[in-house]
Amino acid sequence: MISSTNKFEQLPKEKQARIVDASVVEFSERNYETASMNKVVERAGIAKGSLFNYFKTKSSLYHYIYHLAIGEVKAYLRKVRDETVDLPFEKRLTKIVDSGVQFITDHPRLARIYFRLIYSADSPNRQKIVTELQVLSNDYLGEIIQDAMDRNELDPNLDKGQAVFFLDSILNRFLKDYHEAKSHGDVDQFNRDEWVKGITIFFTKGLK
Amino acid sequence: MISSTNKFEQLPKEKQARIVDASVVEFSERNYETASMNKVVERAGIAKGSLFNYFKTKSSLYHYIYHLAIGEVKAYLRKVRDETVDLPFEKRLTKIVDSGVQFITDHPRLARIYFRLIYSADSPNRQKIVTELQVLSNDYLGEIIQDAMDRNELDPNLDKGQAVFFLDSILNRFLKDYHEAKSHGDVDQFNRDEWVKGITIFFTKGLK
DNA sequence: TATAATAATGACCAGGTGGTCATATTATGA
DNA sequence: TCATAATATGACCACCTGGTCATTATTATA
Repeated sequence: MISSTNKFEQLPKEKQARIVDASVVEFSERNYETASMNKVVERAGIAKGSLFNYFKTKSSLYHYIYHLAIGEVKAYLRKVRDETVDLPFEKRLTKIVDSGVQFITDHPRLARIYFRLIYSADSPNRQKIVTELQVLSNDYLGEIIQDAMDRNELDPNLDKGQAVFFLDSILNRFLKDYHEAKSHGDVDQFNRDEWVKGITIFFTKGLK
Repeated sequence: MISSTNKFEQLPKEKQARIVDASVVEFSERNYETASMNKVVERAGIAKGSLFNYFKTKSSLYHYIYHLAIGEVKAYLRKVRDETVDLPFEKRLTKIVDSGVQFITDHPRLARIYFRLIYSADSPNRQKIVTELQVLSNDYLGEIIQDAMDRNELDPNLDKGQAVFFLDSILNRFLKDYHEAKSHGDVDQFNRDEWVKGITIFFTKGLK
């Protein structure tokens, strides 16, 4: 079966990039329903008919773009997971938070799309996507926590599901607030190192 | 100065209620930008011109409605705070979570408006509102935590700001997930008592 | 170069939006 | 009862939306 992005992927890379960039800007600045295809074509410098030739619907363009964002997030997570397998839980957690901060710095717009997806309720297929991300997060943090339990760095009798939930809540909230502060220019209200330290201490002392 | 809701408040209570109900439904089901004034008047059974006579703009109607939601939330929080001043931190926390769950059960639509406000980025004056709520939460949870520190139930050397942040993150996330699960009908995935217990244990053992 | 195939274009469509305002209805008071 | 003031009404406005498609421009083939 031919995907709706097939025609798009035949395009010259430069044109693809223009369209992706324009879409990322639009979907990061407005939510799904208010994001405008007219604005996308305007910014990308192509005709409206062309865009609807590459992507049959607004929904399919959005699908393509948020997959891109999630893919990028996943890459960061995988990288930091693999680079820290041998570190103790505390150090590992620090690196994970750092990596999140780094992602936000490197890809603020993708981060915004990601947070929109998680926290707002208006994207198409929202429930399916959120469930997917939940599973991803569970697997990812679950692995980190399991490792720590195996090494007796965390109480081996922990309710792993709950521990993952707590960790996920705090990490996501911290990164979201950090992202928001950063995009409003007052990033200094977060002394990053202090917070990273605080989070790790909270969890190590807290669950031990 | 005469507020834009002045004319509205002169109306017969019954008519006010119809308009408030219709607005609450609309703003709970759609986000600010996609909520429709046409739908509101239709549901309330009044003419469009009338609604714009009572509220000069969509934004001022929204303002009125979310203040209502926040007011209700505050009332619940105040109540549980005052009723639990003498209880130990653990019991107190349990009651707070319970009260949140109760609010969601009693006012699911107001809860939705509240969560929309916190988690989505598209309401007018969003930044101001969110800052206000942040302050509210800081005062509220800050007081609870300070009490516990004073009684040596929590480590008196805690960074209170961080402790509040952690607590706020987890409480909000739990209630949001609970609310979502409930409105999708699969509330049973949350064994409420178990979670309430888990959260309190996590914090008491964690911060002590 | 002539022809066929492919890709790009933007005027156009139906349907929605927040908001307005001349007109119709109702309430008030003498 | 009649005149005046207050309120309710919905047709209407300009503007925007996602999406379409006949026409035009470009490219590939011969």
